[in-house]
Amino acid sequence: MKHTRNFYSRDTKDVAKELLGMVLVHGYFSGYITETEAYIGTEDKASHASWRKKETCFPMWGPAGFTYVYFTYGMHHMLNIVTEQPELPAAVLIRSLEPVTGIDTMIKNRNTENVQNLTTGPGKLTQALGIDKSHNNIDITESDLIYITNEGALENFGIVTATRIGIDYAEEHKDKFWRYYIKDNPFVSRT
DNA sequence: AAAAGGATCACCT
DNA sequence: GGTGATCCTTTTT
Repeated sequence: MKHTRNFYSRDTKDVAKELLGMVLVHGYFSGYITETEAYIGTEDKASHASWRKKETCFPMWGPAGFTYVYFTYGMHHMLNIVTEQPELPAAVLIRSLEPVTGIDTMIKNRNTENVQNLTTGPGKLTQALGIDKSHNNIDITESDLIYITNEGALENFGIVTATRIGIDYAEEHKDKFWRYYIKDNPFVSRT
């Protein structure tokens, strides 16, 4: 079943870890979540909430269980799930998936037949699943278009804790071990 | 090693 | 209203 808002309204690192192995669904696309990162509060200089204007990253300041999709590097969308209470802006970045359904269309969207190259990176998976800014601020506890479920989820896997990627500017927060991925799963962006 | 390319922001005029 | 710098990346050299 889909997670309730209570599931997402908790400590971001716990949510990030527990989302591993869960099934992300978008239309007829679905995949196991294999890699996540936590972004927590205005003190975390890697988080948009610390340096972007509130109205630009407003979903992070709202209730948990909503998407926050943004665009960067002139070509990539990133998919985040908002966590914690509204007063605390925080989110989990979905970094990698293991494709389950809709693989034929993912191959078209990504223009590669290498299944291990379809969704193993935050920009790759949004391209493969056709996620863009129109998917910003959607309530995934209510939506039937995009949601996360534990039905058919992976079980009995190890979790590796690591530092986050691509945030060298984040000063004292750049070495936080806030990235999580499934041990021995080949569908992760980096090990 | 670096280009690709759009959105955003701080700062200027 | 314009400029320059930056970015939670990917791809190709």
